[in-house]
This record gives sequence, structure tokens and C-alpha cells, in this order.
Amino acid sequence: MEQTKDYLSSHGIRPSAQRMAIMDYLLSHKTHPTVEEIYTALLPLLPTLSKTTLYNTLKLFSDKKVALMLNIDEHTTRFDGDVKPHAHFQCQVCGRVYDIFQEELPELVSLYKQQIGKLLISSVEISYKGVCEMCKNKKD
Amino acid sequence: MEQTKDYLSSHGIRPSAQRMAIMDYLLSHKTHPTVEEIYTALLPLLPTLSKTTLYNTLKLFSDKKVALMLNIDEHTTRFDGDVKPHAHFQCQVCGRVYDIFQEELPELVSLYKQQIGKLLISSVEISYKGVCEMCKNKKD
DNA sequence: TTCATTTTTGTAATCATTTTAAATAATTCA
DNA sequence: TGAATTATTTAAAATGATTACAAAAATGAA
Repeated sequence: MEQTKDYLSSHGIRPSAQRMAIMDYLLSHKTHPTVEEIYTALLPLLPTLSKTTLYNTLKLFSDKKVALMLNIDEHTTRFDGDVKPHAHFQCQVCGRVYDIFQEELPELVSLYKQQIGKLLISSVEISYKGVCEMCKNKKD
Repeated sequence: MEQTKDYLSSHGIRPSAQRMAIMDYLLSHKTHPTVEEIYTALLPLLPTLSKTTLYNTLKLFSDKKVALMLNIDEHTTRFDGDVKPHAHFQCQVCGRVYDIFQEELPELVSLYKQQIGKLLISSVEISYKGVCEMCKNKKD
């Protein structure tokens, strides 16, 4: 996709085939995928893709602010191509990660983003845990 | 300490020597230590302590709500004996984790803790990243 | 083209965490 | 008490995510 190329370029990222495919994947899969999931999904498209490239690229995306690196899952890092301020929820039964867009959040984030005391804040991550609707209903 | 024994007992945790030592450590070291740090610190007191016991115990503490398991550090899990609602900040230069007690936070947490839509929320973790005062000053 | 730089790749190494099974300690109740 | 059951601790091995490294491939500039 041409717009992905421009999107990367405008953020100071040279748009290689691998990078575009990875960015496209993140933008079209709002599932907060793990490295493993992205790797498995892209292998048919990029048969020579290596895990190292994935790790390097996702780190680059995170540094350049075109992706979020999420620590909500204690077992593995997850990634999000949506960089608008929002929170996340992980279901402790099925492991799925959901987005939470609350009106108060962007406000809260911008409020704290500048400074708390003498600390220089650059990012905020808000993570909820519990049981999602699907799993809650199965329990009955 | 006798009060640690009661504290554990009142939370449904049988107070073994190992558990009391670990809880004591968490209550007296507000540094959000890693498993490795706790292990190294306690080895002189409990020469036979094993890492497995540490992992088991910290999991138990987290389940019984006498400790927080923090995912703020992407490399390793950190623990906090302070279970009052508060946020954390990790300095990306030195790695230290600081507590952030903001008036708005307990409110925010209790607000969201019950339910968001159809999700059943049981815990919230708010993590800031940036540069701490010490490291900020060193940079000049 | 040729040279230099960037990006990608595969392999091996590292390190936190989990699994497993045995050893030890504590508890129960006959 | 003391044998039997249960809970806890331990050490060693296995797992799995991530990083380090060095070579190969691709890209860009002169």
C-alpha cells in the first residue's frame, strides 16, 4: 500500500518491503499481536523473514512512535499500530487484549505526560485485567 | 517480625520462614525489586532458598493481594509490597522504578475497577516512562 | 560500476520463568 | 505419640522470549 510507504517515510523510517508488510499487518490487525503471531502471519508473504528483523523493526517502530510496545502480557510483548491514547484490557481467561477508549483517558494522559514533580514523562501505559464478556458468559 | 506473621495469616497465607522473610523484604524495600534482587538479598538469611520458592511465593502473594506484580519493566517482573492504589514511573536511563501517588488515581482506579462495558475488571496498572531527576541532571 | 551504508538474515547465546519430581517440613487424627 | 497425609521447599532440567553477532544482501551515492 502506497499510504503505508508515505506513513513510514513521514516518520523517518525508510520503507523497505519488510517494514511495509509489518506496518500493514499492525494497521490491519487490531489484535495486539505478539512477535510470534506477526511472524507466522507474514511468513507466506515474506518467506525469508527472520525473527531478528521483526524484533529490530518493532523496536524501530516503537522508537519512531508508529507503534506501541505493550507490557500488559506478562509472558510476551505485544504490539499496537494504533498510537492514539487509549488503555488496554487483558482477559485473564483467554488472554485476549481489548482496547479501551475512555473520554477521561486522553485528558489524564496529556495531564501527566509533561511532568510529575521532577520527572520527565514521555509515555503512559494503562492496563486493566479481569474477565472479558465471552469468558464471563462461558463460566455460567 | 510478629506483625508480618499476622499480616500473612490474615490474608490466608501460612507464615513459613521463607514467606515471612520475603514479605519482610518487600515491606522494607520500596524499590520494586526483581526476583534476582530479592534472591541475592535474602540468601545470607536463608542459605537454602531456591528461586522456585521465590517465584511460587511471589505468585501466591500476588494472588492473595499482599503484593503487586508489576509489568512496567520489559525485561523482568518487579514486585511491590505496597498494595495501596498508586502508579509507577520507570526511568529509561537508570531503570529505577518510582512510586507515583496522585490524588486522582485512586478515584480513577475505583471508577474503572468495577466494569467497563461488559468487561469485569479486577486490577489496574498505570505505568509512566521517561527520565528521572537524577538522570536528567546528569545529562547537562 | 564501485564504494559505503543500511537492512536483513540465520545461528548461537542469554536470561527469566516454568516444569518436574524428589526431599523436607508441618499437620492431622487414630 | 506417631504413622499417614498434605503443604512447602528444593535442585535440576526444560522452555521460550529476546538479544548478540557476524555474514550476506540490498540500497544509495559518487
